[in-house]
Amino acid sequence: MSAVSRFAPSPTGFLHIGGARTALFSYLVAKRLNGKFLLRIEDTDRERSTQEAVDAIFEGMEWLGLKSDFAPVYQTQRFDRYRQVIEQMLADGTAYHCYASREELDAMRAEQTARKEKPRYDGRWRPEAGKTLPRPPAGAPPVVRFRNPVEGEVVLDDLIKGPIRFANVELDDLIIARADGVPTYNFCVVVDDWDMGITHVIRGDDHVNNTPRQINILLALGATLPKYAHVSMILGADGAKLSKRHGALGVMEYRAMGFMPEALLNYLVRLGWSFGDQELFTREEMQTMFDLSKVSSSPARFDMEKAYWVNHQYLKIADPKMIAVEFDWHLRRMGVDPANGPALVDVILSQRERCRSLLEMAEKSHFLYAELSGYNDKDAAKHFNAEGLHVLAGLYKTLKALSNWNAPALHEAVNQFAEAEGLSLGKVAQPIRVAVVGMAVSPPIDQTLALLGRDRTLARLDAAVAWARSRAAG
RNA sequence: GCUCCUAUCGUCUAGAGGCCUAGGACGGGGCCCUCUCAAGGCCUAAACCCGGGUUCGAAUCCCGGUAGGAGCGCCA
Repeated sequence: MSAVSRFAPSPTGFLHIGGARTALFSYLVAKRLNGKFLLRIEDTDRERSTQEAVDAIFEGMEWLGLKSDFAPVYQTQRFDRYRQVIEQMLADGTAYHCYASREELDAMRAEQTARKEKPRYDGRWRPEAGKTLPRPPAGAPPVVRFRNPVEGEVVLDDLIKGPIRFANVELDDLIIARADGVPTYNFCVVVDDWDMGITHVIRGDDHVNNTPRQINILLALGATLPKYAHVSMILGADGAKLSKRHGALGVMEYRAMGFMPEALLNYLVRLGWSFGDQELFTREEMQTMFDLSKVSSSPARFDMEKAYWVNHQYLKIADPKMIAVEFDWHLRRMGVDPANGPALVDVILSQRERCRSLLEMAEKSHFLYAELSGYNDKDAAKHFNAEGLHVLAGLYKTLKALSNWNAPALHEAVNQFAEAEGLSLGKVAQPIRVAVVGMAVSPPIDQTLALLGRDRTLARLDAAVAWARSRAAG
């Protein structure tokens, strides 16, 4: 039997970081076993599910490169199948009708809670040999409950957490179909996993308590049990649970912050998992090395600093052409036309080691694609002094006469100028930087000027001198 | 309240009874390099939740605390 894993989000919001990690783990397990990965949309809650959320999940998954091997499955399209299984269970006696009203159940739970007991269904409509059931009330459609075993225990041999035992007496008869006939979550999951031949159920560990119920239903159905792995959740930097109100970000927001998808994946795979001292993994390495049994069962905090570090490592080593795709996206996003300046790949080569994110890279490269909006006050004050202006004016002439406009030639020209003037390279490079970049930070001056091009460089040198003089005069 | 899960540097982790004087990485501190910012190199501070056992020996096994977390719906 070949492995099939799935990622089964409910479309009530964007793909958040914890979901992305769960999806990644699930994906890696399938790939490692040469199996298939499936995306299933759990949209039985029609109140909360939205098409926007479905789209957002697809968008996130696509950006991360976690492709489903099958067409996505929607639970709302499988109601006929669920009904069929429920009918069968009713016929088999593994499920039964329950006519208890909501009010009745609420009262029951209130009493149990008052007695400091765990609230659970007391089995009042559960058929039992020799037991007389109440007469069904007229006009009140029943729900369907699963007839959970009352004895013995369920042992869940979790791939991450190890064996976990649940006594059946702790479990009650859960509702598998509502009064209106719509099946419930725990039941749909079971039927889906069964029908789709899921061999590995990898999900958040908020589902461990659902698992024994699901196992019992699977057993009642005569299905083969999948293996389970419950992944701990991701906490915020402060150790608190991530929520909409508290720092939970969608995967696409990490794109906006300037992450490479591969880098985010790499950071995520290392959160709770390790392989010796290795920090960086290619997608292929993740697929061959990832091992659920080595995943930590305790929750981990999301550390933005380390995530940026991983991202930086990718920016430094990845194929510039790959980076260019994201870089282009960021430049356009800040209203810059990437065609109005040097080739993206050349800029990436010059900027990659000094940028932790693509957003930072785009910001630091803005000057190459658009006119300067002004000078940094401090930098201008410091470098546009008499000596600086002398340098700018002198360099203007030197560079204007330069026949080859490329980094080596510029390097040579600037060095010679500095030497001739008896100035350190810093005294020469900094005023130029402020003049052409607008601030005192940029790649090496020769590269900066080469990227900027002759016309823009000369124009900015000229403009800086004029600006500084008019300022001094005014 | 009940059931279940978790607990090593600030953070992610290594650690499967002696290899632990607890290792690596991020972040921090310092030095070197240097035209800026970076990058890089070297050095450095920093942890086994507490208490009992078991054992010649425990971060590792057991028990009990404590502290976090999850679940207990005609939500998913």
